[in-house]
Amino acid sequence: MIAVFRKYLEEKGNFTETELNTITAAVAIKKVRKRQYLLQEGDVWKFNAFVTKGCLRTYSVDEKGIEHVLNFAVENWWTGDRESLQTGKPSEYNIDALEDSEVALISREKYDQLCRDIPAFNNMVSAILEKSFRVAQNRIHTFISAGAEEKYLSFLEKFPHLVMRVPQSMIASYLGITAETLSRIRKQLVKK
Amino acid sequence: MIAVFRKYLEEKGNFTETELNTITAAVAIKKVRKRQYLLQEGDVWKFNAFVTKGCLRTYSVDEKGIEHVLNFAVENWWTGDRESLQTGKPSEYNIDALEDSEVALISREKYDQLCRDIPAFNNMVSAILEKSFRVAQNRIHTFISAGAEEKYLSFLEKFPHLVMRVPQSMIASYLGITAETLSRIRKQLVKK
DNA sequence: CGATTCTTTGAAAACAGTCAATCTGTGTGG
DNA sequence: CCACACAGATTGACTGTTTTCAAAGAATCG
Repeated sequence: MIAVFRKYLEEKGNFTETELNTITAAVAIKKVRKRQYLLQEGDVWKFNAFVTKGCLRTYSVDEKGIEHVLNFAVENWWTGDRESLQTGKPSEYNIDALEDSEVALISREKYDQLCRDIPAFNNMVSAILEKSFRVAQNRIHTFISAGAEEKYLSFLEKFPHLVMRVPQSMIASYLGITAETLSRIRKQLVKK
Repeated sequence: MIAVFRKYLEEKGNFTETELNTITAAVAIKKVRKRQYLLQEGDVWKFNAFVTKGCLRTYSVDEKGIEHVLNFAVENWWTGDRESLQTGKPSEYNIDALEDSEVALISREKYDQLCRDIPAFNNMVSAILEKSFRVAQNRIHTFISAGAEEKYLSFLEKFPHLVMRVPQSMIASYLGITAETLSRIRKQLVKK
């Protein structure tokens, strides 16, 4: 499955054969079975994780025991907890697999080293971060401006492939609404 | 007011005197009077803007004419529209000044050049982006997990200086609630 | 199958939004 | 210095949306 990562690199950056080898040599492939944790609340996250197979979610659990899904990650997406990685503090999030999955892990040290040694890698990383930020801003914009139905429609547009793949209740959570509300919204939408 | 920017650079990165001069030479100071636009919807944004004085907001206007505040920016913060800057598409946002303000503008070209020529600048930029992303993620987390009151309290904690500085109605908008609701929440809070 | 997980539905309650009116403080021009 | 205008904040009554809780119905997997 490292091939998936290699292909991603070839598409995203301009790497020489040697560089590609250096980068892929820096990753450790890890299998994460369905329901298994990649990260648990309280642990310190020390990697960058690239998903080569499957689907994972990042979520927190509040005082009432309710789960709040912050992110999904499928093939060719990055995941992890940047907050914990950067600050060295225990994570407030859990990451677990919604399907049998596989991730490519790069330790912080190797990642930094790659950034220093391979300019193209550094550029790629910046571009990814930039994109991630813009995606986050757009998501915030829908939170401040859109109602529940509109948020769902926007989710459908942006992530049609996720709709069939993750439980509705988690999509609801991702949108900041309850599973019941989402169910009702879908019912309304069918009528049209 | 360029001194503010220079001081920021000295604190954030490890620059030589020459580098500092190169960077500060690349910026154009622009005054923006209260109520004046720095960016208008439909225009393409072509800069990175660092606020040296005053306070600005980024907002959109929906079909009903309601304004939605995406961001505030005061001294030592960056602002602009990364989406428009990156894609070259017309911006969906307006940025205007809430007070008489001053910003340091760096064009995309000069910015890229600085990134290429001065590694320390590139590093600083990455760090800022990284931080911005984390802030955005945290904001998303409060949107999916917190009610109106909790969101306001969290705003108070994170931006106590902004509370006295920007109209309540805009804070409400930033939190994704109406001005009336915020007013009632504040009334409730006083009782405690 | 049988067990588990996920979704749907209903009714009541909590929450937030809307609209219109009033109040408050600030600044301006006469 | 006052009166007035204006923007922002507050309040009340009402409407609408979303949550909550509980139960029943699919769907999925071993």
